Amino acid sequence: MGKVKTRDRILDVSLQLFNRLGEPNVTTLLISDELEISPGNLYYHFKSKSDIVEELYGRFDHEMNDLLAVPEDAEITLDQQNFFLHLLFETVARYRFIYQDLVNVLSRYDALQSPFRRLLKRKQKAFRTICESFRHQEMMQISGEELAALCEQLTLTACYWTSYDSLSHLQERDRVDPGRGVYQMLRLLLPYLGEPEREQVQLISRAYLAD
Amino acid sequence: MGKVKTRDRILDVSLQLFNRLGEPNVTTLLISDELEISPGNLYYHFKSKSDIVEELYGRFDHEMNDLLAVPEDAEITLDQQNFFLHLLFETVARYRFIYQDLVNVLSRYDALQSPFRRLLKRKQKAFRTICESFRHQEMMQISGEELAALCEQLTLTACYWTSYDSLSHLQERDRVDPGRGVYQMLRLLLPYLGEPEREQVQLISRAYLAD
DNA sequence: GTCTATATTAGGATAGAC
DNA sequence: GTCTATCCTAATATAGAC
Repeated sequence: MGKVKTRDRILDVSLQLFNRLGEPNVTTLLISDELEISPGNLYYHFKSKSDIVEELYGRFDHEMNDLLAVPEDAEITLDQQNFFLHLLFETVARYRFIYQDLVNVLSRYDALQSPFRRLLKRKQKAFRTICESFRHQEMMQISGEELAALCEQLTLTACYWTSYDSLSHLQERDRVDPGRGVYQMLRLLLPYLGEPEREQVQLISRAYLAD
Repeated sequence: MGKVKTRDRILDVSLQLFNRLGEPNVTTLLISDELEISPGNLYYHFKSKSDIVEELYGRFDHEMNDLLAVPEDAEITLDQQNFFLHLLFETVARYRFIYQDLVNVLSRYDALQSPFRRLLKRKQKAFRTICESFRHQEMMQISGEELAALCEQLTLTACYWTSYDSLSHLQERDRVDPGRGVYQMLRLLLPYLGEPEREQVQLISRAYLAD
């Protein structure tokens, strides 16, 4: 019933435009045009463009940190991990503007630098925790050396897959399918899984390819 | 003896600045300042900033295409592949500004769009050729499904590793060590190699970690 | 080939009326 | 809260002298 507040509409539309066109290509004028409000009005709600970017980043950071709260000593199941990966890629896709022009965004919005690095470390840590849980449950055979490289690879893929994938599938730029990213992640784990789990993950991963 | 032409100095310095600061953050004024020439002089040699970017991209494209001319039906040795990877990462690092803000660079310099996509396809094809050669020589056991995912992963890593790595090691941003990238690529191949080769690649890869 | 000075524009942001 | 009008600045690019 209650109509959406202008402030929130600004954030929503900005996010869509940032993702579709790249943040540096989106001017405050374009945002207000798209909303059919005046630029002055936009500046009534946000004192600068960086305020919009930083608030959007804040939401991303918050969602990701919730997601990455992986319990340290839990026995993580394959299904849980799957669900986790799905949410992860869905979230990254929804805020993909951050990764699409990462160096530029981080350099122009100084305030994002350290939160971003902290998040990266947390992501890496989450993957390590998951793999170690698998190892502990004897679902995974992996040496320390292999584990380190695998976690780097998982983190790299979590960050950049969405951008990479949209290079090939540039049609319909608004909807991004997280499935292909999850598939790629499962493929990375596969060689280190024990026999029964390998079969299971292979089946799950194929289902992701289907859509 | 003959002193370096201004035109070439402009290209060299632009490349350094683009890599260090990100292309969008480098103005024509900054380039001319760094060279201690006037902005007017810069515009005598290049009619626009995009001319500089496009000529640099042209060089990158040329070098990469030379590198990717992998013979179709050759028996590729591990050493050859190693050398190839090393050159690949060295070249990408030297032109890393392209990947650091990929969406922005491709959208602002339209002329780069299709060459870039063509190059991406060629890269992917080169990895496929190499892996198939390994398979043919029975150095590698891999299914079609695994091969497809592996080549995607190799291509992704070839594109983004350098950017990813510089997020962790932001110190001394001018020299980028290609070794860690090569290491990561070898780690991706490792699970699919046969027993004798696996041992060999493991040794090679460890040597890369050392420096 | 190189300079200085300047034109042109575009984007971020503010002032003040309604 | 929203508008119109306008300012400010920084970046690309040009003109014309040397």
